[in-house]
Amino acid sequence: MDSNYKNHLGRIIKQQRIAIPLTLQKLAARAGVSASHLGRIEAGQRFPSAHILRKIAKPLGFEEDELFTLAGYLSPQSPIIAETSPSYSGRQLDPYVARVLGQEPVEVQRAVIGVLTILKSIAQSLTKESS
Amino acid sequence: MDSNYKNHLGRIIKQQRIAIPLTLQKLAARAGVSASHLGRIEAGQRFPSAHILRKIAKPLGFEEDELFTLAGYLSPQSPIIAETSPSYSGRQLDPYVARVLGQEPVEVQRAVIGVLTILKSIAQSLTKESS
DNA sequence: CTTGACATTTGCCAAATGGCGAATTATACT
DNA sequence: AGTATAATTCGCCATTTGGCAAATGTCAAG
Repeated sequence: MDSNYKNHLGRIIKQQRIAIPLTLQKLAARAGVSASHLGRIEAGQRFPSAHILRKIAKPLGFEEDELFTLAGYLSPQSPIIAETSPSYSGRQLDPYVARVLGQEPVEVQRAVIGVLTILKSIAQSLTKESS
Repeated sequence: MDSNYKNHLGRIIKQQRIAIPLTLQKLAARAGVSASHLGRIEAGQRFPSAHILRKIAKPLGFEEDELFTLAGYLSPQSPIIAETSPSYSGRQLDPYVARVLGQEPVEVQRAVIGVLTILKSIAQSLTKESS
């Protein structure tokens, strides 16, 4: 049904919920909103109002303003990023990505970028063949 | 009529608008919302959604998060995003990982952590079976 | 296979938001 | 004063949100 074009927020929320891990019901109970509504939000059928967003932020381990930014309610204003090491200017790392990945052990973090590298090389060879 | 109990937000908005000074119509034009709606908001008959709040913030000379806080959507004193908050649950992001990943577009970054999530759930189900 | 205890999704509803256009009110100009 | 013009408020309505309860799905134990 819903091979949703763009549902950033729903996916993010769901991922975060699963990662915790929580069921919809438990999250609903902790946040004080209905599980059915949360389900629809994750599915992209509803868009959470600011009130709902505020309620589910902490149970999901988000800062309120973080979630608001992800929802597009606030514009991403501070250049955030993986500052624990100022030196690496890199472009910009998405704060959400930084946050999720930062919770993993370093080996896992490196493994992840290893996978990324592999995928990129595969993609490259594919475009090569098709030329 | 409008001897409203407490209409914090409406009064603040109106005051700010008058101080600029702007008419409802001009503010409406600049913010891209209807003047009638803004009028009701100032009168406390409607409460602005996050979308509306976001649109009127800058035309009124507010910072977005400032208005959100005034509206009660964000808890006060909430610092903007992660940067300043050292009390981050979990560890920190490996600088190398941050640099490499930071060079990718945000969609790719998110896709990567999506893959991570999938792998984790697979791993979990595997350990479950073998137990 | 069936049962029972969960979780998730769906149907339906009340309440609220927000826009449009008309009515009303305020402001200015002669 | 009277009238033209701009600003605000009101009536109405489409759209959306979010809750409740029932339906459906999932999964382990009997």
